[in-house]
Amino acid sequence: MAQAGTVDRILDTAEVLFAQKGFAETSLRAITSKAGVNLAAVNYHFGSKEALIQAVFERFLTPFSAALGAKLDEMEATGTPDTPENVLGIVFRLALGTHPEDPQRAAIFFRLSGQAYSQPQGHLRDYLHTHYGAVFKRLQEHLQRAVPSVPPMELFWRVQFSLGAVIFTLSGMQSLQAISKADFNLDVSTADITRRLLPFLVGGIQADVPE
Amino acid sequence: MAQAGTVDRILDTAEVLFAQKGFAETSLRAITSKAGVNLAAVNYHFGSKEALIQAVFERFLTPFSAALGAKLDEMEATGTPDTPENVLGIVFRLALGTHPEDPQRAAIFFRLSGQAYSQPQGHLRDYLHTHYGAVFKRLQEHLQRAVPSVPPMELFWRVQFSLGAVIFTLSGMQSLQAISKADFNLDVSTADITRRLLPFLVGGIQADVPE
DNA sequence: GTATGTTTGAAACGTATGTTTTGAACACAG
DNA sequence: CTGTGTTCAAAACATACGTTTCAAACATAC
Repeated sequence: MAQAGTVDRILDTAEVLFAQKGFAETSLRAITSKAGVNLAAVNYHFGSKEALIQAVFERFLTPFSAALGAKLDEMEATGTPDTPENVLGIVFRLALGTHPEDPQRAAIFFRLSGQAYSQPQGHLRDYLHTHYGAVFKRLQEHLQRAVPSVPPMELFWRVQFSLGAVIFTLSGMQSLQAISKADFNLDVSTADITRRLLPFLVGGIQADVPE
Repeated sequence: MAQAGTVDRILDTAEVLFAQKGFAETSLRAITSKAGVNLAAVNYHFGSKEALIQAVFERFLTPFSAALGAKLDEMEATGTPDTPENVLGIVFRLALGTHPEDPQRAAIFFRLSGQAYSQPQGHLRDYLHTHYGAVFKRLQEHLQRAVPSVPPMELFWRVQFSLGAVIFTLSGMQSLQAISKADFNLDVSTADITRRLLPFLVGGIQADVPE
C-alpha cells in the first residue's frame, strides 16, 4: 500500500474506511485525504462513489470466488467426500487465508459483506447475487450432497442462516471482543471465532427437519 | 397511526423509514414530510436526530424486554424445563406476537436491530447492551442450564451466532424472498422462516464442542 | 379575559457532501 | 521539438442535510 498508483491507493483506503464506518458515513474527502490523493481522483477514475463501492467489492470477490471454484474442482477431482465439515471448511480457510500477510483482511471482508447486505434497497445484494451467484450455487450443491436428508428449500434457508451468523458476528467483532473481554476476561481472534463457528454451523445445517 | 399526536406520528414514520433505508440514509425531512409534521418538530420534541433513533429503539425494546422478563418469571414459577427449544421458543413467539395486529412489525424490529448492529462505532450496540443487557443475561443463563455441557464462553459466542442468523435473515427478508421465489417458486412468510430457524439454532447451540 | 407556558409553522443558517470544471503537469509517440 | 492523450491539482458549484430562530397559534390556569 506504500507507493501504489492512485487507483489502488483509493481502493485500499476505501476498503478499510467502508468496513469501519459504512458506505454512507464515509465521505470521498475522508478517503482521498487519507489516501493522499486529490478529491477529484475518485470521480475521475471510477465515475462516482457508487462505482467505487462496486469496485471495492469486485477486487475482493473476484479472486475469492475464483479460488473457491478451484477448490471445488480439486475436491471433485480427488473425490473428497461431501461432508458439511469439508465444504464449510473450504470456505473458511479461504476467507481467512486469501491474504495471510494481513489477518485483519478477512475481518474487513466480512464487515464489508455485512455493510452490503444491510444496504438500502438491497442494491448491492442483488449485484453480488448476479455476479457471484454461480459459485455460490455450486457450493450449495455440494452442501446438498452432504446433507441429502435436508430438503433443498430448507437447506437454502439454512445457508442463509449460516451466512448471517458468520457475517453478523465478524462484522461486529470489535464490540463483541470488548464484551467478551469484560464478561470473561478473554481475548479472541478472528481465527478463534471461525473455529467456534464451524461446529455451530454444522450442527445447524444437519439438524433434523421437523414433522 | 391515523391521528395520533406529533410525537407518535414521528416515531411511527421514523421506525418504518429507518428499517427500510437505514439511519444515515433517512433524512429528517423525509420523516417529517411523510409524517405530516413540521421539520422542526423532531428537534423540538427529541432534541436531535440521534435522540430520535434512541427513542425509536426504546419504544420497541422496553415493552419487549419487560414481556421477556415476565415470560422467564413464568417459566421459573411453573417449573418449565430449560430446554433450548423452550427458551428460544419464548423469544421467537414474543418477537412475532408483540404486535399481532401488524405482522410486519416483527420484521421491522429485526431490521432495526440489524441496522443498529452495523452502525458506525457500535454506538447503538453499546446502548442496547447497557440498557437491555440484564434481560439478555438472564436469557443466557436459562440457555446455559439447557446445555450444561457447552462451556459458558462457547455458549456466549453461539448466542451471538444465533443472533446473527436471526437478525441478518429477517433484516434482509425482502431480497431473500425474491431469490427464494425465483429459485424455488415459493413464497415464504416471516413466521415460516422463524419456524425454520428454531431447529437450526437448536442444532447449532447444542452441537458438540470440539476437543 | 388575560396571562403564561407549550407547540407548531415557515424561513434561514451553517456545514458537509458528491460532483464538475479548468488548467497545469506529465508521458510518450511522431 | 511538437503534439496528443492521460493524469493530477485546486477551486468552485449545486445540493442536501441537521439545526436554529422567531413569530404565530394554541391550550390551560388564574
